[in-house]
Amino acid sequence: MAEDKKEKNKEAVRSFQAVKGMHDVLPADEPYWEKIESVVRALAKDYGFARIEPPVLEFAELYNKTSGDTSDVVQKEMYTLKTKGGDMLALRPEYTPGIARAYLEHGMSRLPQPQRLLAMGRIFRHERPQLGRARQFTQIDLETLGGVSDALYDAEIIEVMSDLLAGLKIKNPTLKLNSIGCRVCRPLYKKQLQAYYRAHEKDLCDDCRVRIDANPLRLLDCKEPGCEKLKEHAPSILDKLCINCSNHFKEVLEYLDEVKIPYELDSRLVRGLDYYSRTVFEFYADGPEAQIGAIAAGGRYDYLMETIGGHITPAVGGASGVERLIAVMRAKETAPNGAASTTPGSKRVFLAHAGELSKKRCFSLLRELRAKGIAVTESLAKDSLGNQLKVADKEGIGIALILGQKEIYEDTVIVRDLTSGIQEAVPVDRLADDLKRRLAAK
RNA sequence: GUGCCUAUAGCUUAAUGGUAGAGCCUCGGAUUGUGGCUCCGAUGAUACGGGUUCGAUUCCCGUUAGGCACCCCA
Repeated sequence: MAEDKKEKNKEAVRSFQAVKGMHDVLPADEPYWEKIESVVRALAKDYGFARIEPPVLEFAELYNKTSGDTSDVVQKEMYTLKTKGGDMLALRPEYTPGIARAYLEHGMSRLPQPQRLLAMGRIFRHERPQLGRARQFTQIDLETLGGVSDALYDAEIIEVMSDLLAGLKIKNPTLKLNSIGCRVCRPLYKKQLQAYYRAHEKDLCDDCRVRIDANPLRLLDCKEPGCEKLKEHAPSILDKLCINCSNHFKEVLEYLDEVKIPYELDSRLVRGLDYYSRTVFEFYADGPEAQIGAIAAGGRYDYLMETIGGHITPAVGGASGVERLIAVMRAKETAPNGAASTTPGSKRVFLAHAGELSKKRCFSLLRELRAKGIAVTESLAKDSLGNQLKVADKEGIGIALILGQKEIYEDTVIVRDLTSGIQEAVPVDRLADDLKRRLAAK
């Protein structure tokens, strides 16, 4: 019988495992989330990014049209579902198209331009989980939409991302920068690149032979020794930019110099989404944590609105992965202060009863103290006073209150300083003020 | 999506083709109104399914999950 029950429990636990790549955010992670949220909120306020939160589900077609029919994110990694009404929907694999859609749908082009928007929420990609890579994850997304295609805004997005990392004490990140040109210069460059690689096709790896036609820009990203060698003499996009793109990129660099943000030019940097034009960037953590992958990335996408029925609308954006930021913070031990609980133990008091008869009065006293703004916890379900105080000690609480029959008759409460071990009886009507004074001193 | 590696209690781990051992944590106790230290006790594990075997946690296969390298990406 007992055996059967055990088996049943096992069975139940097994069937309710978390879905692959979907992770619980546990109380122990909370300080990191709180820290990130507060830094993001402060930056949004300082730079004037307003919060927008588009839905998690959109028509799948929105992403096909924008992120791209050739991108892995859409082709291989998007969660799609068919509704009972027959609509094809997708769990958002990124923020940008949804925000662009909202911008058009709500006529935000009639508001002062550009619109600076901020979103923070869950993103879904069906890929093989790894460290810093899950199927559900969280992005902080910044978008500057509308106005003119001014390099100032490219630099600003990069600047905010840089501030975000600095605010989280992620020091010396590497910023990689590139420009992938526009409709005018990119096709020309692609042709030159293809021509160059066709001439050396026999020295390429199998993947790269496919890439020549499928995604020539990716040829520059291959790590096979043979292909690596060919890269050295491959034409660089930075030499092939048209005059407008070249000037735009130069200005981005000048703005970054102006605010002293260091960067590395990387003419091999190509982004996996179809809609990018001109500036693209990626931030990597310093040291071994670079393996976690880009911790923030983005670029300009002046043509995106046009593909979903709007006019050409200059826009630039960037996103950062919250779980990756946390992974880096953990690895670098830049842990935020404070324990798992919202209020650290030193700022809380603990109420213990001395004997069953005072439990009920304790329950109402908790309420009275909380109403006066005092954070108070308890372990009233335990019967012995010793065990209750043991809990207080484990939670790192500095002040314990003890209430027994004697105190109820006298209308007092024992206030015990758990650090010094000194205690005194305080009249109930003076209790809240007394505690506030003690807590302020902690 | 491809390849490789891993899987023992909530955590860290030991061991073995013959009944799985510890530390930490949790819970309880050491004159029932006083915590931290100490002592005692309790709970709790071979991820799941199949095969080989008299016998498998150990060997083999599959599944699941995690990690790594690709692909790609935040």
